[in-house]
Amino acid sequence: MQELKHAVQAAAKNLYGAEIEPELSRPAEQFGDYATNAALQLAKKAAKSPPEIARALAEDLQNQPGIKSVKIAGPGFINFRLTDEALQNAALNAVQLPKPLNGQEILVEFGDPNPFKEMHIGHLYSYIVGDAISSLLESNGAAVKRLSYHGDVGLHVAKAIYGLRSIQNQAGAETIELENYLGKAYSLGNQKYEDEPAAKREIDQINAEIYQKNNPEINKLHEKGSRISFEYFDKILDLLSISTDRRYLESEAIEPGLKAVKANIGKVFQESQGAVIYDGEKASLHTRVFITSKGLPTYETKDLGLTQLKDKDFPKADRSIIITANEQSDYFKVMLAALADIKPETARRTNHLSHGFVSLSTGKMSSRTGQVYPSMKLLLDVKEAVHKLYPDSKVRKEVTFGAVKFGFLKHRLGSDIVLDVKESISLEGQSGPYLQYAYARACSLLEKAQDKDQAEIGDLDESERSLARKLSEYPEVIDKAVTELMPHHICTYLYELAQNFNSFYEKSRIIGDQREAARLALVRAYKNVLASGLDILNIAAPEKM
RNA sequence: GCGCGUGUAGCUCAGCUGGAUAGAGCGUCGGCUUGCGGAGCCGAAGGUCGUAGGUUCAAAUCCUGCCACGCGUACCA
Repeated sequence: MQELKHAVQAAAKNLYGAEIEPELSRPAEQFGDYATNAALQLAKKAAKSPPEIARALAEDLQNQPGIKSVKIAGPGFINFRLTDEALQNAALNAVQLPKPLNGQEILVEFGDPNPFKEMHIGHLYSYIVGDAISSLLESNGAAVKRLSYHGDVGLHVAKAIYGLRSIQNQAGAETIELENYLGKAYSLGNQKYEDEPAAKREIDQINAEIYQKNNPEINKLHEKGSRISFEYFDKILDLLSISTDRRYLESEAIEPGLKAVKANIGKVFQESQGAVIYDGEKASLHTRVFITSKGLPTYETKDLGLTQLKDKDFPKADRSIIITANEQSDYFKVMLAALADIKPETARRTNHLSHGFVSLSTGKMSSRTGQVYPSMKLLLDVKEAVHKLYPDSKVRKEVTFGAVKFGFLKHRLGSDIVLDVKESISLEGQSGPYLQYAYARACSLLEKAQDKDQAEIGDLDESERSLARKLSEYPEVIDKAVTELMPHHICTYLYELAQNFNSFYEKSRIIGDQREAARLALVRAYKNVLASGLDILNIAAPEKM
């Protein structure tokens, strides 16, 4: 539809000598297929009334190819109606997405659960969103590397190891299943750290030993705990069909991070009260500690080190996107400001993108006190609900993960989401299973239909036209989602599309009707668009349910 | 205190680079058997878009004040 936009632009220049950037929008269906507010924009410059300008523009634009009618409405909108043929063409080719990101390599970091701690639904959200954004970029031609980063060192690990040791001693067994105890061990260690000075000293000692790797007992617990944590994460990711290309550990980011910070003391960083800090005040940011007064690197330094590792592994990357919860937004501004002083070109291509908190309608969760909703528990809960409703279904797995993923992805990125486990991850209405069901119906229709020669398509009736119009919007929606890095646009669109299709399906007989060929062509296009959209969201599209 | 974010129907949310009567889902109420899958479709009720101002031909959308909530604010991540 670039042609139409340019035509409007040209007409404005012709008639009024004005350079404008006209908006070409999708108005409510009753008004037409496209609309522009160019006349309203021009009113001031041309010193004429909007309707007058609109009339002049409309006359000029009447003979554009593919345009059936141009009408003026309201305060001066110009509404375009496409010919059925043009609309049909757009609908039938909607899945052919342009590839503006061809040749680009993009790094996307997301997920980032820490070993020794529970992987809760906040991590699940991050994984699902990050994966969707990755495949969204891939749909536009980019070569995406999915990355994750995990805190395998630091105080939280020391707390967990302390807790593990106490639990093991209590049980007097070496065969404890760590997977079940890691979360408990962490909250036990955390509580002792707060309450008992002796325990605090011991945990601090463990923390130092983790860095120095000089205590065989600690090393062993650390190695075992890490391994079990990652096996557990893998189990969850496997269920979600999400994979990562490279998993970075905090311990490997220490050295490059410290090196970068130490080399820039006095230039980028200052010493203050025994610590090395970045003075963010000058850029109206927070001041943050990079190396503690005990000489240990903080998260800041390690994250700086991580950027160096990514640079080394992917020297040709065009963009690097880091996705985290929005509690880290201010922190990332400081980290990226420091990076900009050290390696401006890396900072320039790096963006931080944040999503909101996942909270439960039943109350707040906190990993410190052990009040978390584990990812695995959510998956099992939804699985159980699906099982109960559809005990005979052969695609319960697809429905379960479709429900979970869509449940998260339909929200606009950025604000907090409240999860009512009973309702939010729903199986009807605005949900993943609704789309899957609509898809299965289309598949079943196409299976029953005989292959026919491509007959005359002819004029579209009302519901055919409505479906065709919706289908034709697909590339525009993907483009918007990519530009804004907002996968929820796809969810909104696919839902509206499926709704439109279901309505068409109720109204129109397809097989055996005079218009069978034309309708089947639309059903086929619909099936392809739905499959494409669900694929971007990494939601399975079973042909039978 | 300061900074960032959020506030739209009973609940969960779209809409926010200003535009035509504010949209969905859930829940509530009422319909749809013979025609391709009822996990569906059609309809009804339900809104001072937190609040008070401002800018504009036009504000849920932009600006300012206030209120409420969330997050951040030097050695956690």
